[in-house]
Amino acid sequence: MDTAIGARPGAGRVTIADVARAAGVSIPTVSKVINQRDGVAQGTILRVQEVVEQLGYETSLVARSLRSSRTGVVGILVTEFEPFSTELLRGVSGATTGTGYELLAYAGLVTGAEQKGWERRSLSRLSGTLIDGAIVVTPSTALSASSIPVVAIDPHTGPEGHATVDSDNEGGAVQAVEHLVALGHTRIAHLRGRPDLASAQLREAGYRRALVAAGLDVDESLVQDGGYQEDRSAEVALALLSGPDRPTAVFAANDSSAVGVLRSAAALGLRVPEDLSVVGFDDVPQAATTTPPLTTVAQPLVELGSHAVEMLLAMLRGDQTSDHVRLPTTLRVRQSTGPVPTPDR
Amino acid sequence: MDTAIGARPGAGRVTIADVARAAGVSIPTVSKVINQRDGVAQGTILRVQEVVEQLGYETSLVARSLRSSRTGVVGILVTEFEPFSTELLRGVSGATTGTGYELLAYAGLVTGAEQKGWERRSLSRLSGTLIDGAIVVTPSTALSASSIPVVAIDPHTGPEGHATVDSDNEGGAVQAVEHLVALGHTRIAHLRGRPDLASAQLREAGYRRALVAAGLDVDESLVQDGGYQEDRSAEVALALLSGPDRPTAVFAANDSSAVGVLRSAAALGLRVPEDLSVVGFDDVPQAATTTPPLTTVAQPLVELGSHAVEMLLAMLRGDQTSDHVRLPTTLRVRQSTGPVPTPDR
DNA sequence: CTGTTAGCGCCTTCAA
DNA sequence: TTGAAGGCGCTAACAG
Repeated sequence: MDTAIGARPGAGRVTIADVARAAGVSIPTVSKVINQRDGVAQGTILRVQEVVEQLGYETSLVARSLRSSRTGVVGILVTEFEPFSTELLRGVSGATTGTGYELLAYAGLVTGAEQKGWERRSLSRLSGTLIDGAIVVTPSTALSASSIPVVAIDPHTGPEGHATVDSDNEGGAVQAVEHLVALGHTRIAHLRGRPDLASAQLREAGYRRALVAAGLDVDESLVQDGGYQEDRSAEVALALLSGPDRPTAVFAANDSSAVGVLRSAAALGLRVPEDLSVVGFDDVPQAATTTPPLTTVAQPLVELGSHAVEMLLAMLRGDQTSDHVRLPTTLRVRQSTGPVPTPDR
Repeated sequence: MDTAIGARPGAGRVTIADVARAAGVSIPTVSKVINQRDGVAQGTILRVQEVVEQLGYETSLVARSLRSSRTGVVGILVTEFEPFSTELLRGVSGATTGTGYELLAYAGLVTGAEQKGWERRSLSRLSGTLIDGAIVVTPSTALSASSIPVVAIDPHTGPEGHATVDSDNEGGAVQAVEHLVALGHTRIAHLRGRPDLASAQLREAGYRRALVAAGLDVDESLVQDGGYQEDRSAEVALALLSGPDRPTAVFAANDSSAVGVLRSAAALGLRVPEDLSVVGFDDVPQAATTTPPLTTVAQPLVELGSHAVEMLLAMLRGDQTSDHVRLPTTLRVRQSTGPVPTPDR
């Protein structure tokens, strides 16, 4: 089925050279046909196209990238694929469909100490070449001097040198705490998120603001670090809930942390919400599958992703675009929160 | 088009040549230091490393890929990022973490007619160069002669030329239908999935087998195509449920289809589960967030992804590995199914 | 209209 | 121990 000439069965990729040889033309001619540039005879075009079809040739993204600056691919960079980033991914995917761009999601998958600066590394690895623009999720540092347009979702704290998409973190936190206060809770703990992210700081600020507004003191011993991580939060919660004067409610900085709290509560024999109320943040789909289903502050994750794409595409077109978008949050009351328990004694 | 202004050379990527110049050595020397090959003086190594650090140099994935065959990146290819593929992605991500590989998820984002063969195209674009191995999700065709190791999740029907991971589709379908039969349903419709996928065929086979086993006839008018798609399924369901002798239960080939059915049922004023029972397949996290929460056949999606990675990594190591893994499915009963309604008349 | 020449950024001989 | 030369697959300028 292959023309006898270069196409050994089982050999690697078919390259543009294979096509050129089989079609009896030069390599640049094939390139022109493929990229639909004019200056090629109709007959040649047809012959080349036929060979391309027959050999199943497809241009190498890599080689093309190296040569020409535009690739028609946008990238989204994440540390790993977990519920938060995959929800964003859905939004990004939906908004990119039909734009002519393809989508490349890249996970550095680094752990521990190397984590810091992962996005700069990944961006360097891919930019200038593979992707035309990038969306970076929860960057651990500001990515000011990048060679390609960049939009950050849930950005780093500090000065922003680039476009940014986030949601009303502080307002969401206030809603969460007000909800708990309305249920009669006064000892409300907070598990902080990643300290380098603006979202975590704003959620803590909202927590404090709502407590003060309700005339409650902030007990600093009830404010602990969960790092947005389930395991870490579970550990911290274990200590927090084993103490003598334990909180009756926990506002976790995200859903993962809340799941950690739920786990520790279960381990300690505390019933949720009878003995302990728990509120999360994000409203990842998994929040509805916990036992009990989690009350949480919903971020419009899919919209966050699609807005980021729209901004990025505008930047790629060279259009003017706002460099900051903030979307609203809403409290989603499920079954992990209830009235403050009556004291045991 | 590039923006005319931002493209000044100084602002672009830092290349190996920049490092070499700054360190006062030649390019190959820098290359050796970076790739930790020996044959470089200790002093030179340190100097180069310092410059690398200082300039924030990171080797271009693209350029390296083009030259050397190994990249340390595995790819997962999907048509788009939706709940099914993102759950797999989570599994893939988790299993890849700590292996030293990075993860590249690629979505062709093609629609309509071009869809067919997307994976061959994407694979060609990336393989031989960018990625060392690939996981392909729901391929629309057999990918026999690929130049890199490939594992398919939820494969195409027909002869398999490569490793494959799937779950017990037929058994799951049987469980779903048995559940409905046990509730007293006799008019059970089925919305088929993508006809090119083995999973869809097996789910239909299971549906038919369970009906026959229960002594029920298969009413062919109740078997319709949903294509695994929500919108398509909603349309079909609308017709199906508007008819005179409508089914009292629907077994949808996946959760997306089931959501479509739920939508149409709501539009028709049918209560679920009082008037109509609905069962899905997959147990995507979103299945718990529907109204009412969806009874569905759970596939271990995360495990499917992690098994695929393990097989792929084994292949990359050159180890012997089984070329087929099948995982069990379990019925997850939520609130979209109930006893057969008493006739209206 | 077509082919030749030159790289893109990097890595790999091989010679100095 | 270091550097010069060549080439991965492709595309952009030019030359024929």
